[in-house]
Amino acid sequence: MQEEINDKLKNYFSEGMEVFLPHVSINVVVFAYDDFKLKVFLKNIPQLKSWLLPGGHVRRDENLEEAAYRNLSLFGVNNVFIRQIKSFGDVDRVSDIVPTDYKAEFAKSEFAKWATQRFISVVYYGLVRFRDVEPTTSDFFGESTWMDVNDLEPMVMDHAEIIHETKKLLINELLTHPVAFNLLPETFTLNDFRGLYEAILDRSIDRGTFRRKMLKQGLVEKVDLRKDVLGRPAHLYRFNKKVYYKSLEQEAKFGF
Amino acid sequence: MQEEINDKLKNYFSEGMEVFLPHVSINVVVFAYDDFKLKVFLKNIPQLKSWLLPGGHVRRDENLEEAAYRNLSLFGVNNVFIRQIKSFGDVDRVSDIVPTDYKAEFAKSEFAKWATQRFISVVYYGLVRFRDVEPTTSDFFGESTWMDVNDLEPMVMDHAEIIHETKKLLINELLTHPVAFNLLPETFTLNDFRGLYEAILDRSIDRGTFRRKMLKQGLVEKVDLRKDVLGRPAHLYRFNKKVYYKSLEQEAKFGF
DNA sequence: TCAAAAGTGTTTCAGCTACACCCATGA
DNA sequence: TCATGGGTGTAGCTGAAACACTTTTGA
Repeated sequence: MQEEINDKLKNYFSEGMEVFLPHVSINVVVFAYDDFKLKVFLKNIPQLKSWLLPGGHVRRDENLEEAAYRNLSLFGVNNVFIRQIKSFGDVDRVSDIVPTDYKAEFAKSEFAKWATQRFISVVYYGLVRFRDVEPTTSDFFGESTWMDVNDLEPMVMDHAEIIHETKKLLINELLTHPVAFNLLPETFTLNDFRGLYEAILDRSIDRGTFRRKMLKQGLVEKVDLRKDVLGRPAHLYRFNKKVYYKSLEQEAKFGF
Repeated sequence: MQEEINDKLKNYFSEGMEVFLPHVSINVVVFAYDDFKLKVFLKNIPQLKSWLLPGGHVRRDENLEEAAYRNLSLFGVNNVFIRQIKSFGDVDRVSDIVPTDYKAEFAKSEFAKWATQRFISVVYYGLVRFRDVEPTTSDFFGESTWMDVNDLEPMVMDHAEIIHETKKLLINELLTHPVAFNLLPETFTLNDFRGLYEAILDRSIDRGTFRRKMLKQGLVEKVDLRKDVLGRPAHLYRFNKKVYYKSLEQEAKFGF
């Protein structure tokens, strides 16, 4: 069992040294929205207690963005909207990445050296619909899970810092570009939408004000179906792609 | 002469393969403001007709930001405010970087291969005071110059695209954080300041509105000296560092 | 008919815009 | 005293915030 995992890792890395660029990796901070909370997608590797961001190496023949998509799909994350944030490359950021149990055997091997050398990680943020991702567990890739962004368990290396910085940048993104719709299902009520913003900004937003603002933008259009829950049923809306793409290009307003 | 340059390059690269990380480079898009125009600092390398961004490789023992500062100072750019933007790493972005005249001799050498392999460039923007930088010419590093950002000569590789994208990001920066003061001399009039914003945003801004907004922020404080030019002399102002650092941390406002 | 949640109307306030007017200086 | 630019006052518009009010449904 342990043998088998070791073999898999050995293959991965020995092949990796040919196929992948050294010193360069990608990571994606994948966000989703569920139960009025903002979640991050995390994984671990077997034998390693703390958590890490999904990501991996970059093939010599693929672009950075392609590497991000490819690695995410390994963890069952598809249909994801990604945007590059920045890169993290301090000299000493690779430290505890090799699981303790492996160290004894692997410490002297070529691929352990390769994997623990200095890496510049190009970081993306990702937005997915919560229901589109099913966290899984595998011998090789370990366990994956959603975690509340405000309540993270211990993270490997500088990943906690990366999440923290990325969240700050995401907030700015959401305030200037209406990328939020990548976090919502196909159709949604305006209250769902508002709840998302409240979760991200961590404050309440007036119902009427939010409603009027969104409708005025034309960003959202009525589908005219209704929900079957308690109280007066809400209209369902979906995003207007055209208005969305247009507003993606707009620059910020003047006013510090 | 040509021999000498070749030797220098040869040393640079042969040492470089030991000292520098492969596949990772940094570039900085350095902006300055002069004559009501936004300028970019560019260089060429001898024998190469088109222009490129200042930058270079990353030492194995230095952080990315340190590499940016070190490389800039090689070109006489000091006292510069920098911030990381993002990274550019498409597979085919390194293409025409080796000067044609060198190709014949160097094509088969180790360091030519090293230098023309795929590089992920971590890009920063930089802001300096125009008067603080004196473009120079040297045999090894070539010629450097300021160029109007709206009127660029042909650039090497993807550098034109990098400048273009960086400028867009810079505009957003300037609209949300008052980093502009890094482009102005120690003291300045409010009209200088306004001119800077007009140059960057490429539109006119009402004098009164701009004035009131800046003064209200408390970002700027009167030094009470005066200019000796035609017409009524203006007050000179300088930045209030405290208010500046505070506003750097603020997040954007709600309102798409 | 009542509770629950959706949706609307309206007042208030702050801030930006535009533009006119006044002020200080040197020639 | 006039040209040149610095500095101020203000009316009007826009849009956010707050909160009360109305509507629609299921039980």
